[in-house]
Amino acid sequence: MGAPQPPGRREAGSQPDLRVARVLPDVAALAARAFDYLVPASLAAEVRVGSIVRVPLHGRRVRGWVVALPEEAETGRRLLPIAKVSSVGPPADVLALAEWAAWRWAGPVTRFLRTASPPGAVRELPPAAGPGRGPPPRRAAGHAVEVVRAPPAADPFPVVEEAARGGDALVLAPSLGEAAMVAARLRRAGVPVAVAPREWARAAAGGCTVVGARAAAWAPVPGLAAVVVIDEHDEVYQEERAPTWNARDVAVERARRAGAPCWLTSPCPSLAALALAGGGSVRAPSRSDERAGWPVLEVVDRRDEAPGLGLYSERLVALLRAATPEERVVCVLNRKGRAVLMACAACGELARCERCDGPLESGGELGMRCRRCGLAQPPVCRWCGVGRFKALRIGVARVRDELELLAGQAVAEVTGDTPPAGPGGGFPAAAVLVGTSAVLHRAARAAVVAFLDFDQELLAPRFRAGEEALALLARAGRVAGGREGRVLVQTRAPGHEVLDAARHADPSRFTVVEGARRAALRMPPEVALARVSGPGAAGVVAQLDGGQLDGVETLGPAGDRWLVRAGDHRSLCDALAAVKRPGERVRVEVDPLRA
DNA sequence: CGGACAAGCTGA
DNA sequence: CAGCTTGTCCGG
Repeated sequence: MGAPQPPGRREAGSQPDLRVARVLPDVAALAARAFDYLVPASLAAEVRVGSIVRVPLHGRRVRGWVVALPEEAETGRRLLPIAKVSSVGPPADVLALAEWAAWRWAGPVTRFLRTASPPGAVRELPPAAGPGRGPPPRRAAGHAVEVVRAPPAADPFPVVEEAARGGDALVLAPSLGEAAMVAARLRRAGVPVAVAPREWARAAAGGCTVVGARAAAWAPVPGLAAVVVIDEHDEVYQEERAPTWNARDVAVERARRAGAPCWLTSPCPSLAALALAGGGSVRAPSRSDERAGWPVLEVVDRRDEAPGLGLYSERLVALLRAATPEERVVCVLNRKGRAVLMACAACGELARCERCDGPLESGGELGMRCRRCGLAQPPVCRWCGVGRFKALRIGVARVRDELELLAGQAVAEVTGDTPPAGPGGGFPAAAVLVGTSAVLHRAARAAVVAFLDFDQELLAPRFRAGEEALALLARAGRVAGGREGRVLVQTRAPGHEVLDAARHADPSRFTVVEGARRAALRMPPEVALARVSGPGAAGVVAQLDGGQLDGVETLGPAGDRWLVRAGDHRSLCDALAAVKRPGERVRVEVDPLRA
């Protein structure tokens, strides 16, 4: 090509308003490659960094984000014009945060930009909701993150109010329902509020505190003055699919970048949160306040129980018999593994293998698979030909029958399909309920929460089992209403530090022991972990092993999964970012909850 | 991702 | 050899 004259270059005197925009198309296969476009003069006023645009790309129109407004184009080729500005998009600080998250969780930046974008097109922003008080003076470095420990029955709202008093805050709650309640209370207190993602435009306009669930970590908050994450230990803050970003970690980084204080509230602070707060910065309640907010813990040592009693100790039976609709008993039993048996939804016949007659489970290439011989087969009943099956929860169903006999009154099973207790109705009225730990999210209140087999939680083969077990006890404590209620735990490990912590209403009794154990085992938060799996995983691991990276080691494989371990996230994420992704699929989970 | 284009396959 | 499928390449 002769005499290259990049059309993107701005020359003195020639169309000074014809600018260049660098656009990141929302096309996964492009692996976050940005392209330069011309900004037509008619769109110049609307195009900003973050704007959501439609651009021609290879013969079609695709959505994308303006990620920069460079002085001149990167290439000498002829630039195409932006076709349309579809919507106001994430502000520049959120864009930068998305780039950081793409590094931190080894994922495509477009995934984060999608979460950060308004749910529908926003043509222009409404007027600001309030004066926009702007960020307060920065706090001393190193004290930006504070863990606020408050027992299960305590109300975290005062922390939210304290944060919102200092300026426009970002408040995250585990669910949209809880976020809506916090928002309503803030409004009653006279604080302008936007609920994300519904009121994205209102949030972007500024002058209000923004409240939402996980995705609200990406909401626009101009003049961010404080960040609060309620119940930071809750696993719902972490995205299950890769990239496995965690809203708590995003919120902490956001606060750091804004120079704003960040409060992480929890009855049982995660080791990750304690590490983020730098070890020392924990605001703990007085001993008596904390004690008042945890339930009375009763531990039944199953080793002392008469053999043959199974899951039903004398103490449990006594509580069951005393249960009334006002003084409910909620029994929790987490079954091992997944659905036990499948039965035809039409004729009720058990689904059995066409080769060996073994029981079928859902999964496999054709939809169902033999649990005994592994043969894949279609989900069609061999007896009546109907293709619909239901899972028989043999475990809980049988336990329900037996509890009913022992209690001498009706026992209702609560599953994920049971509507939550509340004005909607449909929640069982029985004095005794039984279900998996989902029952703790559905039942509003109970006098007693009984864990029939807590060893499944305490001794689960996962490095975070202890944290999860303590979180369950805290959850139970909330359902039981703190000191008003009691939590019964049947276990063969009554001396476990999780039970010790709950008994003394002092979660540090657990975190101190657990932290030392993690350090000894070289597990998070002492180190940073990632799990790599999928057909291309071996190639990725080979590159990491061959790269002579300081302090990065790979462990495995276990099945088709490897672990990558490094001293901290900087070396882990730098190493992962340097890997060339092979053609085959690779799943990278940074900070896996289960490893 | 999805359009463009080339190479490969098929049948009259 | 037209007309179709399948595979590979690449985007401003």
